[in-house]
Amino acid sequence: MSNIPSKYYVTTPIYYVNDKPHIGHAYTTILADVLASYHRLLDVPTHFLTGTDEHGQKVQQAADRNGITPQEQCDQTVVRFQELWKRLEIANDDFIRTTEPRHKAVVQQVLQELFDRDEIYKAEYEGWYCVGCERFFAEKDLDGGNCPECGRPVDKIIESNYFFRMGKYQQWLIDYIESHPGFIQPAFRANETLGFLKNKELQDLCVSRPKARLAWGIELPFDREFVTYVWFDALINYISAIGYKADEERFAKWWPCSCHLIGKDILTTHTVYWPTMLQAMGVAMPQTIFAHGWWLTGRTKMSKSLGNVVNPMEMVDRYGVDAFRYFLIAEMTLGQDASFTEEAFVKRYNSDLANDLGNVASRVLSMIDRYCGGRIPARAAISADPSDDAEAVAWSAVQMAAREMEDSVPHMKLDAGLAAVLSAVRRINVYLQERAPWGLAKAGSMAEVEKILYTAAECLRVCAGLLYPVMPEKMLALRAALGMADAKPHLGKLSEFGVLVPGTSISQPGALFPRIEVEKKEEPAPAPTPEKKNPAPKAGNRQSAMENQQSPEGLITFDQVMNVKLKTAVVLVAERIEGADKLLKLQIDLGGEKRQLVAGIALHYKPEELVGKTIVVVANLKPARLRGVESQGMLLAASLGDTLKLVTVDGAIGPGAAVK
RNA sequence: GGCUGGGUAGCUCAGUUGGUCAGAGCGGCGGAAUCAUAAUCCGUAGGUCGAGGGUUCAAGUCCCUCCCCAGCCA
Repeated sequence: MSNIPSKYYVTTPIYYVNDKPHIGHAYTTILADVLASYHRLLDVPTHFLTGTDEHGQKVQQAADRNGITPQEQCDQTVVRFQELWKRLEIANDDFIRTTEPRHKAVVQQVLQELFDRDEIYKAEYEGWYCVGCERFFAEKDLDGGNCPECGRPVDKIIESNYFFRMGKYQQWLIDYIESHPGFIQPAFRANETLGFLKNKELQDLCVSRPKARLAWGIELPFDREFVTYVWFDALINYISAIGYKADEERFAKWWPCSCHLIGKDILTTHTVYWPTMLQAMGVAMPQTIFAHGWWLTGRTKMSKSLGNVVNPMEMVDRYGVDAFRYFLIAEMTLGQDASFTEEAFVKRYNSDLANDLGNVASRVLSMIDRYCGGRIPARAAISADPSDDAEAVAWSAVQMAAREMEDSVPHMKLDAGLAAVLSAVRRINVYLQERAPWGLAKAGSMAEVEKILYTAAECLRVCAGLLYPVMPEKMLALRAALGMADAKPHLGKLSEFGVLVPGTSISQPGALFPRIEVEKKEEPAPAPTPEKKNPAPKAGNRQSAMENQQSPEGLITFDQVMNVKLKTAVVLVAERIEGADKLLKLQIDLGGEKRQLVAGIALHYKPEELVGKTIVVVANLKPARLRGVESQGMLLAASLGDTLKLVTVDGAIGPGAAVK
């Protein structure tokens, strides 16, 4: 409870519209969302801003290529971000586009004021210009005559431009950073900034581009021949979006910003340009500029041995948004780089979400169902002293996790906070094991059973609340299963025991996080030759390995049967696949999870016959591509000669039911 | 080359101001249990805390040197 702020304003960088959204964008935005959500959980007034940067050369070039106006180009591409944020359950309060009038007007006012006060001046400038990077470089910075950033050739340009007197703030900025630890985080990033501020002279910043060279930008109010340099334009979004120069009351409510989240690649613009700009404007500094690390994917040394070159965004489709968010937040120590591999993802998913959290939820709910008639049992009394009994121990463990989670937020240690919550989840499992309500039920001690299950349910309720900012959808589902009618958790309620109302009906949501079955490890590879591009086990190898395990009679073990996960699914959509006369493409509901199957049944079933049918599918089959269409599983059908009939179930049962 | 941060159990890493700090999770192994998603629980794994030197009654924890890695800068 130590340092709850009176308000919280968090931003992501505005993303360049022409970029294709990738894990870096997703991570920053999810992180901001989680931080915002935790503050809302604490009842702190919260404002979460993201948006897009829409001016600049590349937009113009793309528009020219497509034969449309730059604005049309932006309008078309901005949706890629907006839709992704929707998909990732991002609850931003505002989305600013730099082409919006509310932004442009503010940029122009700022420019005019700075110009009037001689903070901006006109000068002739000679330099080497890189079209790709839209940047000037001094002669000495060139890399063999080419752009030091991208290596492409540069052009020598002499032109007039407008400059912001950034250089005169050099000493001020050094002093400010040194006297405000925490202004730039992590601390070593502050050192990096200080490093070059102290070692070289800070130049003035060119804030204009002649229209002759680049027309797509915000026109300088005092010279119509120029547009504004994109960074100068872009940074101002942080204040234009909250009413600077337009709605001073609103601006005062949110500024100064609590936290500008950025990637480490844009440290300089945010720790040098932006603070000096604000200082020149006479606007207060943001509290924190936090630079996080990068997600390393693809050809890193970690992944080559397992061939885990996956597109992280595919994990969203395959395993769900909440699990994806959880992984990103739990796996990255803020500030450091982190590595994304499917192996790590699956490991963490299975151990934390499936085995610990999902399983304990399943245990508690099913026991309440079985032993308490599906209703929250009588409210147990609980001792405040952990040394008293197992109930108090479990509850205090959960409360400790709540405090650690809360404490991790201002310190930007969400990974540690999540670890604390998961530790509490494991503690619930221990508690159940210790008290063994199933044994007490057999002995007829129903009062004890109720006390245990009520306590466990309360503990679970708190954990669900603590994890809600990271996994909003699944945790809401868990709360609903516990019979909690109110949608969103509040921290005040989380520290209170006895919130669940006895007698409330609970529900069985099914597996919250279905376990991801991983293929059994192969025996040491027969040929330790250098890894091929795709070292995934060949189907043939796997089959022979299977056969080796079989008994001479061709019998298989129970374990081998259990390796195949069969589930019911409902067909949502069925359609033919172009150029394939036997294949149908099906969209199925696997119980809270949508998947696409390709099935060779087109000769036997018309697409429209299939919609709505409940079928049985192998849920843990490695995805494959048939005719270029991905198939995430396989349906079962019986066939004899020319006859083929789908396997279905005898009566109504929902999708996602285990078949065994 | 300079600066900064790191090198701790098979893997990923925690370890405040020097004194139960030699730990957690995952994996491996053994056992228990059966409410649960073959999930859970208990026990166990003998790591010179990068190398060498130093300060101290006491050092992953401070100082020096060296090796290796990463980032920033030149």
